[in-house]
Amino acid sequence: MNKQSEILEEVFNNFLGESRIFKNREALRHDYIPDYLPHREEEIRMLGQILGPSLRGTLCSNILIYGKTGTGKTAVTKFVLKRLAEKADEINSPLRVSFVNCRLVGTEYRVLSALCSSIDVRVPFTGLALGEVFDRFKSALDSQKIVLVVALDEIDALIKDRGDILLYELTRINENLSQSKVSILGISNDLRFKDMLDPRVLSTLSEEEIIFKPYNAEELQDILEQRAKIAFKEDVSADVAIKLCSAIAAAEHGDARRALDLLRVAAELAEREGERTITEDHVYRAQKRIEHDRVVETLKSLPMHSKIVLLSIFLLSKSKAKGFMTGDIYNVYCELCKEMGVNPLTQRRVSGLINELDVIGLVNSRVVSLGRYGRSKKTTLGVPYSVIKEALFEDERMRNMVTYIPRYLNSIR
DNA sequence: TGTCCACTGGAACGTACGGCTT
DNA sequence: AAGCCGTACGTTCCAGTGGACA
Repeated sequence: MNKQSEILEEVFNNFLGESRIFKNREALRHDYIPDYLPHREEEIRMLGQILGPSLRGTLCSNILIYGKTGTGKTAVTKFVLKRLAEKADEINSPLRVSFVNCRLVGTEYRVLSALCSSIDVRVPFTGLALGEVFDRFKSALDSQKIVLVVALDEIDALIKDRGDILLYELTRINENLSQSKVSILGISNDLRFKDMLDPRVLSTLSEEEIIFKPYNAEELQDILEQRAKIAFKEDVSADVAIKLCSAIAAAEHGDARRALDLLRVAAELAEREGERTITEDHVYRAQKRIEHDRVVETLKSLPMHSKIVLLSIFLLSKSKAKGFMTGDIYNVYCELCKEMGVNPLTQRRVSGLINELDVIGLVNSRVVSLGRYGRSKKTTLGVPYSVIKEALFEDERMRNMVTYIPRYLNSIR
C-alpha cells in the first residue's frame, strides 16, 4: 500500500469507525425538538392556556406569535401542539392539529391543499380554482365535526405578494361552519407584518398575542449545553466552544438556530480532524464555512439572468470604482448577454433582479440621488470577491466570462 | 428658485406551463 | 377536447423624486 492509499485508508476509517464526538448528531439540528425547551416556560404556559379550551371541543382564541428567527417560536408551537394532540387522543377529544410552514409550502394554493390533506381531503397539485378547494375544505371539515387548530408558520410569506384573501377567508370560516370549528395560530418573524394586514383580518387573528424575546448569551449557553449533552459523547470537551457560539449568536440577534449551526459545524470540523476537544478556532472556522456555503448554495440556485447581473456587478468591482449605478450595471449586463448569445431583459426587470440579489444579501444596494445627474441605485458586492468568483466558476457558462473585461469599462474613465 | 436627470417602483398586462373539470 | 385556474416570469407604460446645478 502506498502513501496515498494509506492516507485515504485513514480518512475512510475515521468515517466508518464510531464517531469520536457525536452520540446523536440530530440533536444539534435546529429542527430537532427536545423534550425540554430552556427559558420558554412562560411562553409554553401561555400558549397552553390559550389552546386549552379546544380540548373540550370549544373554540379557542386565534393567536399571533411574533419574534425574530431562532427565538423558539416554531419549537414551542410544535412542542405544545404535539402535547395537545396527545392529550386529545388520551381523552378522545375530536381535536385535530395542523402545522404548515407557509414559506416552504410556497403559495396560497399549496397552503390550502396542505390544510386539506391534514383532514384527509385529497386535492390535486394544481388545476382547481382556489375557491373550489376552499369549498371542499369547508364541507369536509363540517362533516367531520372536529375542532381544528391550524398553525401557519412564517405567515408573512402568505401576504408578501399582496392579497391576503386566504387569510381573510380563513378568519371568517367559522361563520360558515355549523358542526366544526377552526382556530388559527399565526407565526411571524417579521414585526411589520401587522401593518401589511387587512385590519379586519388583523382584529380577528390577533385575539391573543405572544411575543418571543431574543435569547441572551446565558440563555443561549443553557440551550447549547442541553443539546450538547444529547449530541456529544461524555468525554468530549466543548465548554469553550459553547461559550463562544453563544456569544457570537447573542451579538447578532440572539438567534438559537445560528448558535446551534455554529456548534454543529465546529464539532464536525473537530471530528474530521480526529479531535475530542472543540476549540475556539473550530468555531471561527465554522463561522467562515457557514457563510461560504450559504453564498455558494444561493448563488448556484439562481436563474441565469440573475447570475449574469451578478457577474456584471462582479466585473465592475474589479475596476476600482466603489458602487455602481443601475445604468452601468445594465450596460455591462447587455454586453455580457451579447457575448454569451442571450437575449437581454429590460432595464426595469434587471432593476428588479438587483433588488432580489439585495434581499438575499449577495449585493448591497440603496437608492441615492446625484442631483443633476439623476437618481438611481448604488450597488456593491455584499460578499467577498473570492467567494463569488468561486461560486460563479461552478457554472459552465459563467466560468468563461469571469475573466472577461467589458468594453464598457473603457468608456467610463 | 426652478429645472431636469436617471432612474425607481407601482400597476396592468402578456405568455407559457402543468393540470384540473366538464 | 375545450375551458379554466394558479403560478412564474417578463414587458410596457408612466408618475414620482432628491438634490446638484444654472
